[in-house]
Amino acid sequence: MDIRQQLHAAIKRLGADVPFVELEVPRVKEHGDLSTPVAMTLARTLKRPPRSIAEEIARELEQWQIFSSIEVKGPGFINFRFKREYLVEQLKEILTNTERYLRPHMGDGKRVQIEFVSANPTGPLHLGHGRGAAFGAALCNLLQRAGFDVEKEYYINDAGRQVQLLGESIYARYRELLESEYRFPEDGYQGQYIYDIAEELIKDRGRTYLDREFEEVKEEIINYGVHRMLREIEQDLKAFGVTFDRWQSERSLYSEGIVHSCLDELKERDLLYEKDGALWFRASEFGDEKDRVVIKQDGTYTYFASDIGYHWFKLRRGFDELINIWGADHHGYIPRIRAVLKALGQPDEKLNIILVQMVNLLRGGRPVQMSKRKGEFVTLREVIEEVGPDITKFIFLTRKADSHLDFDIEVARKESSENPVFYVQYAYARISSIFRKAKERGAEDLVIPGNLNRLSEDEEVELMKKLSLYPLMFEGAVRAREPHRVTFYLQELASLFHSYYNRHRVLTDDPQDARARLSLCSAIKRVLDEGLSILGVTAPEKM
RNA sequence: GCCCCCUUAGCUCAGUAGGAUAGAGCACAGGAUUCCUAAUCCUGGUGUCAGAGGUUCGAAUCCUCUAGGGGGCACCA
Repeated sequence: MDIRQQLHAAIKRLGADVPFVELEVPRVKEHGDLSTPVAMTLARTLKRPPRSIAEEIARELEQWQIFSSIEVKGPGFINFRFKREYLVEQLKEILTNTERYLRPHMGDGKRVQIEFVSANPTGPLHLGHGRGAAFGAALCNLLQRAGFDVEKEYYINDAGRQVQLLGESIYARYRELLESEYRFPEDGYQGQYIYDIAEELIKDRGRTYLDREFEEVKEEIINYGVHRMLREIEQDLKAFGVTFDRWQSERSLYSEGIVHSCLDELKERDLLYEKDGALWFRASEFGDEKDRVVIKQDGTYTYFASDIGYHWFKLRRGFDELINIWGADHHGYIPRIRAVLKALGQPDEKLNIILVQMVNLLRGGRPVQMSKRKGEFVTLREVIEEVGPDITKFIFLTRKADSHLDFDIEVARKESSENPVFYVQYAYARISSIFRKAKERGAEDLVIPGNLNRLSEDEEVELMKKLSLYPLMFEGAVRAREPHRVTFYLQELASLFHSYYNRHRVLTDDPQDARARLSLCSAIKRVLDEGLSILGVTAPEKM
């Protein structure tokens, strides 16, 4: 938003330096359309009373003709009110330069890698993964629109004990199905899906594994299970509308020598040492609470070793920023991963770890009991099938990532006003319907941007203001990496539209008015469409 | 035991980089449709921002302590 730039310039002319000009929409109408407390921030460094600074800034901006008033109020707020002509100009911009207007460039082509979901290929995705998926995908959409070069990656934990257990579990069920009774591994995966995989295995490979011990065939069975699980995970994500650019296998980090090269480099830099027959990383020198084992006494690698290698590999691929979206239960790993990047000489800001909180699944207000170990859990697929992807995503994105979320299936599936998705989608469908009607009446030419100056009803002015604030909201969401701001904005915009719709007719008898109003609707429609597409939610022409 | 996150209206949550008089939705009550979709709109009222200190021109927001809820501690993954 160039108001910020103008303020920046004005402040510079005062001889002050300011890193960021805060702009906010005042809660109270009397405080104008837009406001900045920047003079108060400057008061400290300039050692001058904030009100006099504010007045000076206000004077600087008066030459710029877009405000109907600039007032200095309270301890030193500068409050702006837009001229209607300016709002009309903005509206015209949305209609003629839609993309440039709605997608302000902030990224400068900076390369960002976003790693998310990354669920172990040992079971189906559950609802918590769905939240991570919805969030990650929305964040990607957001950053892409801001001009970042984004890569979406799924990290596959296909090495180590968990997939070993998957293999053992499948093998056990395989024998059980063919011979009855077979000892099941203690921490094995007990879900029904393991039986399903075992049955497929029987169908595909017959009884060939019966006369061989697990150790002999484990490679094959693990591979079979992992591939099978990954296929399912990918399908579930696709059904949810989430796709990835890359699937990075943990195992290939070893087979391609990435972990080795990385450890070599760390060794050269004296960041590793041997103790008690194990190899340690000096994490404690870089902010972690203690050093961490990389290679165990028995010569095998820890999970942390692959993680180091993975992040090292990401850096080598030349990204400017790495975003890791993790379940909140992983927060304990943050210091050690940060330690790795610090040890490799990377600035702190390069790695951005976003925690997505757990989802509490409810049904009719009562919690649904789940246990991954016992294999009792509600899968993402089940929820998508029962509730639908749009609703599910939208609900996930009505909260910021780092807050607990109650997801009530019963409430979510209701087609009622308890469900905010419909509210926004309905606004879109209503506008679409108006355009259909306009066409029916042979008034297609009405869609040509008409004399927008006719837009002078209170509701129209409010709508234009809201539309003109989209870029400000967008920039905030991008900067904070918070897609949920888009969700809230859309609800507010939809609300203004519904009010407008109920009070005024768009297709009035006066063709000039109708034309102007259709133009306004067209802009609203575009913004709704844009916002919904960031969230990954469809914009229906009809409901 | 140690560490991290959360606590805002009856419920679910926003609160934008410390800013002005604390905001939605739901629920509850009443009303609106000769006309573009009533999945809509309009009118009603709520707060010890968990509690106590502190930082400052100014705190829901930052710091310390306390309470409650969740999560995490490994040569597991």
